[in-house]
Amino acid sequence: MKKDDALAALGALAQDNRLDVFRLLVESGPEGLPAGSVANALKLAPNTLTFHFDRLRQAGLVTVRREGRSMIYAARYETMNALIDYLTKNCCCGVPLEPRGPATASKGAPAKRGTVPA
Amino acid sequence: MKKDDALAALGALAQDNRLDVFRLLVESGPEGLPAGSVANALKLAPNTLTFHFDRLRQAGLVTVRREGRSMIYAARYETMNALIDYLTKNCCCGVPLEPRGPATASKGAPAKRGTVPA
DNA sequence: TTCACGTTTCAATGGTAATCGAAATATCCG
DNA sequence: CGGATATTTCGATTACCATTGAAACGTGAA
Repeated sequence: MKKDDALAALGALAQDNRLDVFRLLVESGPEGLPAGSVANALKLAPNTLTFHFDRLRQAGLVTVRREGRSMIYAARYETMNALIDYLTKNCCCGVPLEPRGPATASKGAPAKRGTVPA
Repeated sequence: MKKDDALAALGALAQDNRLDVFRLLVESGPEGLPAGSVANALKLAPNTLTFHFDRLRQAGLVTVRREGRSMIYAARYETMNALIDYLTKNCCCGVPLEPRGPATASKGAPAKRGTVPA
């Protein structure tokens, strides 16, 4: 996962209602849920929900398929796992990975993996 | 970690410059970096950087201490680990596409996240 | 004290996000 | 076809976000 993808996923999850939506979809399993069920469960206006679904979909966190008159949204675990992987590798425990330009800032010994300062 | 804390951390990381700042601090280890070094490394105006530091600090992702006339910012690995833990437990099925049954990711049983599909 | 340096605060700006009401689209059923 | 259901699109509104320039603050040195 690249940085832009991680940013998109982070941004998509960094919102109260969207995090609720995604968690509900995760709980509901790969089969997903119709938009109406999500709207009902979370008490969200249908148009507002469409807005949030759109953002989740653009971030690759959900998929959608039509089933009759319903739109079935389902969580995409693969993207979530990729995000967690990205955060673990790049933002966690001081593990330097890929260089980000002329970083003149790194001095001294980098933190050891697994050690969490108080 | 509670949902509001996760939202704060997600929101703090869901921004290009802030993600760079945090990654730089993570790489720099527990000792941290003076604000000026970060500003110089990432080519950010000092007041803009203060704004981003503030958001990272409110999310509990960085700490700050004074050292002479410099403010030293350091990553707080503990919060990052808590965020990853939250995402793993609440938003991640871990083992997608099981033969049958809904997700077991709501609460209680922590999902294993060892193998990440591409 | 006076000055320079590093950082923060303040006020203002343009841009985008989240939500709402109303209308439109798509599907199924009679 | 015409009506009912499910969801999306459109337009407008309100609020927050990221950035900027100028000024203020805190600290160390002369």
